[in-house]
Amino acid sequence: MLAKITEYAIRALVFIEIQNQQGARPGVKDIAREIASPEAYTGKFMQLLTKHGLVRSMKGRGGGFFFDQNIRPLNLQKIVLVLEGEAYFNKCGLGFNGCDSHEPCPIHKDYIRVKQELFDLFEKLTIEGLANDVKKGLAVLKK
Amino acid sequence: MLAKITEYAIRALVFIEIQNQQGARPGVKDIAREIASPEAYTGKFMQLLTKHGLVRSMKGRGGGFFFDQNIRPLNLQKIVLVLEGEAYFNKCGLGFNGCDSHEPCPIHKDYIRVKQELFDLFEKLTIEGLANDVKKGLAVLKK
DNA sequence: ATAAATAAAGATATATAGGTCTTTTTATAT
DNA sequence: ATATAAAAAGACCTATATATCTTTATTTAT
Ligand code: SF4
Ligand code: SF4
Repeated sequence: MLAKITEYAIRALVFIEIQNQQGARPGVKDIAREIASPEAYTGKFMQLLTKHGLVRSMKGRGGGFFFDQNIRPLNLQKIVLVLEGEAYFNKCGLGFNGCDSHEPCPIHKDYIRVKQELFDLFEKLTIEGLANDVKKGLAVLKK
Repeated sequence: MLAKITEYAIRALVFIEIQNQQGARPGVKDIAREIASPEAYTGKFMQLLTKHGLVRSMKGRGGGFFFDQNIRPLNLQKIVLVLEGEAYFNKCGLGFNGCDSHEPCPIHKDYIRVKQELFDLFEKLTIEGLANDVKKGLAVLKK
């Protein structure tokens, strides 16, 4: 449903949000530990998130990751778009090329509805909101 | 959303259903042409479908693929289960190992709902039904 | 029986996703 | 200024999904 890298990214960003609220800027090591992701790989995908402006980073002693305030609200849609490409929301169903409703694939009618709900959901869910759930103990970042 | 092989499989089976209803047993070549899939690869995944009992085959002159009547109704759930594994329906959200609602990941609450709808949809959609849509011109198998 | 048609099997190739390791650059505390 | 801590960059490695090609086994028409 979501690529592994996207799963990691969401959890990482939620953790950063929580830490930021407490005035801390977690580094790659902290993140990897907290979300149970491979450390080296964590560096790689954090680099990607930074390059795409989803989060910011500071090198050097005392550095780490943090949010630029003007990216808010940071919803999952933005993250999925960067990591999975817009094909995730456009291309669907049976994988035709030029998908339109004029010559739909056999599953179009019902499928498009579920797809739309997922789209709406990813728009509604924000890193800030998810972080709140975790802080309130309603959700966890690793198992 | 669905692996490419699953997309191919669904379209192939819908085509076979239509042909069967007209008393024909299409072969790999016909299928590949009709659903716009690579011919050699089509042989491979048809082999897989046959091995898992989703469809039957006859070798030799006049052979081809056809349905055993006692697999009906053949819904998409069965197909997805074979090709993507049951993880497709179980494992979800942020990819935790032991997923339960006691210690949910941050997106659990809303995500599980969409997931369930998809599950229900795949149960409702059958090869027979989809074939009907195609026959009525409400859907097409390739573009 | 033989030839033709066809799926099955298996070996191989290619692309993409996922992951690791090493080196370089940058920032800051001292 | 220097040492240290941290992210960035880039070269690799590995596994999986996707795809192709060649050969073999099976069925049926003749
Ligand atoms: S569901 Fe609709 S948009 Fe998606 S592949 Fe099928 S026809 Fe195209
Ligand atoms: S949505 Fe629920 S079941 Fe799915 S990964 Fe999150 S906690 Fe687990």
